[in-house]
Amino acid sequence: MRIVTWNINSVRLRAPMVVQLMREESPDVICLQETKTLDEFFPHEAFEAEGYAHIHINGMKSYNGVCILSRLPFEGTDIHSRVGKDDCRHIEVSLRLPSALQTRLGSDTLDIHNLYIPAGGDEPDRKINEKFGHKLDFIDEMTEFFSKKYNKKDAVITLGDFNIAPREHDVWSSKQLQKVVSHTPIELEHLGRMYDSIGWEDAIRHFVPDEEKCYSWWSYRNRDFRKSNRGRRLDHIWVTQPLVDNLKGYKILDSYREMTKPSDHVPVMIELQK
DNA sequence: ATGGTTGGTTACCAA
Repeated sequence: MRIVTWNINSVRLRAPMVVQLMREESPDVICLQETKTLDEFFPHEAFEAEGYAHIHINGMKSYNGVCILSRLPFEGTDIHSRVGKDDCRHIEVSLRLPSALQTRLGSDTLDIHNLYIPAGGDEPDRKINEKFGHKLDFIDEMTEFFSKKYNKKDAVITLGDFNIAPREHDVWSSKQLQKVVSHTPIELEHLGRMYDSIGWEDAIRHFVPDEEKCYSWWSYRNRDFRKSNRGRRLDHIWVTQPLVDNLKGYKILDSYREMTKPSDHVPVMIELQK
């Protein structure tokens, strides 16, 4: 069972790339962020034609927007307001699992939370930058949400564009990014509390050693992202402990960054034993 | 220190 997260940076512009991903990797579930469109303009026909009949979307004009495209039916769906805003950053689905996975997990369903955590602006100080405060508050609200809703034996995945590269080798230079929003100690502290809330496991670092550089995003402001390779790992897939033993593999599809008119983020995928 | 690029708008904002 394959599950993908991808900040698509306009789903209307890049729907053909999503279709390509469907054909090349055959994921069961694709979670997108920054769809940047109202639901009425969402290109669902293109995805339904590829066999993704189950689509949960929450979009707005111009900004943010998240969706979940699935070959497996949903048992339930939800849309969450965060920090008192209806700004389309958190949706949830509950999937009915293949029967073998049901047996191993002791659960009929799997909950998936798709997040687009606020980027947080440029200045890492909430006293002078509201956006940074919004980011920290969003993360704190997620920590409380997960702690209240779940316990450590539930089968849950949270994924998305977290806009934070938490580990030393999730950025090209930890030293040079100490004061750059996405890698500041204060953000790492808040995200660390979310990580501890229900004992999450970082499914990518489960496979990639901590001392190995690992990125999912490269700025548009570099002439040649391969040559400069100043990347950051902003996109994450976290799983609860019951799922850890069922992790089969992962892929970071960095070739999608080389396409014509790419997103600045690439798809990140995990595979669970069916 | 500064600027570099992109997408959605339709004048700049957010990333």
